Amino acid sequence: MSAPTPIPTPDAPLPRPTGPVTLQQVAERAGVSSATASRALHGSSGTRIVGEELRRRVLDAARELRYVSNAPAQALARSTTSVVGVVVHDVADPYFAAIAAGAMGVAREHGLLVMLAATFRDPELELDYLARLRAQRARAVVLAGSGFADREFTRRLAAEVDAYRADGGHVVAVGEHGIASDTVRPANRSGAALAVRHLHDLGHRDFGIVSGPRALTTVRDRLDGARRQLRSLGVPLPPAQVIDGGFTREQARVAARTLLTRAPDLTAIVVLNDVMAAGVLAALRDDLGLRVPDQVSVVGFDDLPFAADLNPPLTTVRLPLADIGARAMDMILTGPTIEPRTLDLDTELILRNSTMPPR
Amino acid sequence: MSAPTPIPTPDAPLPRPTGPVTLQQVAERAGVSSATASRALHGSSGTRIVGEELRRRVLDAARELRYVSNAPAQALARSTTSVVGVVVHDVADPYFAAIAAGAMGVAREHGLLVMLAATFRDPELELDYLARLRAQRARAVVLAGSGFADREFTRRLAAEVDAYRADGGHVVAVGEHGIASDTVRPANRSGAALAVRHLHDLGHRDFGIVSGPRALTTVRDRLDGARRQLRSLGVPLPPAQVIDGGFTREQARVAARTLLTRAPDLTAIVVLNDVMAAGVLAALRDDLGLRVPDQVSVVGFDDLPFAADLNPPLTTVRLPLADIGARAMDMILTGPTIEPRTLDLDTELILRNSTMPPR
DNA sequence: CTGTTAGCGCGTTCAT
DNA sequence: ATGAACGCGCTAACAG
Repeated sequence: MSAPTPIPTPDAPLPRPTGPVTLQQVAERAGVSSATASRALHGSSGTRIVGEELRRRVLDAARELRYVSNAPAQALARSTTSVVGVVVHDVADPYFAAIAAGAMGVAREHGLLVMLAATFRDPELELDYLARLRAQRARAVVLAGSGFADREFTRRLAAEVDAYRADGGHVVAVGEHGIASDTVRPANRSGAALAVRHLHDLGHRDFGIVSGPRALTTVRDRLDGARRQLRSLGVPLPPAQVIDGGFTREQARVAARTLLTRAPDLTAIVVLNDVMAAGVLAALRDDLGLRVPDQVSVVGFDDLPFAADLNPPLTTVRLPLADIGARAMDMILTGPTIEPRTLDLDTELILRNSTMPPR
Repeated sequence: MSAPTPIPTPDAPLPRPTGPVTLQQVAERAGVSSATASRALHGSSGTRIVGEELRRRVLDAARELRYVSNAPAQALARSTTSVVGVVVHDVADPYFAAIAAGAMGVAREHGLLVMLAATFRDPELELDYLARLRAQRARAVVLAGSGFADREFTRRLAAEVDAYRADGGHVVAVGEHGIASDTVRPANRSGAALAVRHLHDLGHRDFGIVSGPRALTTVRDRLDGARRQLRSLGVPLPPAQVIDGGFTREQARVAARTLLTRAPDLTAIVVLNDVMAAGVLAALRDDLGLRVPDQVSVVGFDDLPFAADLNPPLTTVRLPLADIGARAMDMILTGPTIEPRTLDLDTELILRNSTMPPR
């Protein structure tokens, strides 16, 4: 600043090797103060308090310079950002892809940028990302992955969430996470019950369940829903007929083989998600030579886009995935309320061709 | 600051209503200057120049206060961030979900946060997001959506990319975008040729193609690859036998019906992606009552996870989707080079059960 | 309506 | 090895 600035050519062409264009440069080019430039570009608070003429000059200068504001600087000054975080287990999983898509749709309607974090089911990573999102001053975060049924982890999660809240952050959870927060709650229990009831109505009395890691609250809820319904129907469910399918197609395929080996008389299988159902169908059809639904009926969960294309088309419990994401984002936008809100999203049984009465 | 501060209790407990904890507060609690606190927490440049004792005190204070640095402030001071952008057409599309997952995997290995933007195939939105990512000072962005074959758009894209580069940004493209940049190039042309050759080897001579919006370079390349191969094989392809399937399952289903109406003698169909192939299979099987592969052979493209579960299992051209994303992110990490680099990723024909010799 | 002046929280010289 | 002081780019008071 003390060095004599080179004589500025009036109406100098675009500055060159200066790195990112700053508001200051836009202001100079427009011949106004940076404050005015700022106001012209962002309308400050309330009314548009910049004169028509100056306003135009600023806008022109900004366009000519291809100016975009420095978001970090803006965030620092305003102490707020327009980014939200969405944390999922795995984007490649259609279940999360659908939720994320729903969330991103409304995010963009409101000019929000989303940071997507995938934990690959590692609780440690979830905590980690939450902290980083807090560091980023993300306005809010959607915890879209399943919760973990683990005391110690839940305690740490709550602590991190509290810290985030103390900083003005807002978190909305999808499903049970053991923390008090706005939450969008898919009807996992009643959905599973729906599946069981359908099969029971068809006449099935010998059930198998392909489950997932018990540590996930989603699994726990669905399993619990199925169990309760079975019990209230007076149908026994031997422990050997509940098997962990690992929440992946391949593991579920193996699990299904094991299940059928242990209980060859099974006539109905409830699979706790569609991804695994694909594996189960493959096992039944290609590994075991069992016809579905003639010999074994199968019901899935989620109604992922490919469910209708499976062989046979899968009867499954539909979850409004995109809605879950969208509603979660809505809750973010309507800001944190005094009391945590809960939105229950219902399931629907989609009848296709993987179920029929037992022989 | 002029008001007499309340007598501070020595070793005061955690400060309460102060909003986010600042480095300054950590420093005070540790009894050091903010400079030292900063160095202790980030090892500054070069050697770790903080004394063991002070270092410990700072780290303890930070932990007790649950301090996380203010990323925007850090970004402003360092004028660099650890966020990268990934722009796709639609996360719910398994093709993009897979690419994004691949990219996110390596991003996290390197401590990068990713901002995911979905354009829903709106070129305008692509430009928009690019500018916003530039504003965010994202280190780099992966343009993962297909390019658009449109002169005017390409010009504007190039301008935006140039501006981003001038700001120190780095862009890597997946596929052809008409801009000079590092690019990961899936073998769309030769992949489509592979599909055609396979069908031709089987004895097919009457082809149909379910294509997509011509404006997408991905479509253009795949279509071109198929056409060339057909031509070099001396097999005619009447214009009526190339139909736009809109890149969605439902539109493709409709398109397939139309196609078969126009050309009932078709024995082989090349579908330019697996999502559409699912629709084509449904049309053939459920709407038209045609058996695949007995009456009509079908080859898809991408080898999405569900391809093996379709009815019948889909023979398709595999693209290493996760790799595409991962390698793109790698290119970001190895920084921009003098000359733009190009990485060609090859396809592979995956034989399943949707093809056989014509009757 | 517009310009001036202070920070926002952090990294980074430059002294010490 | 540590601290003081300045600046990153922008918004928000506060004057005119």
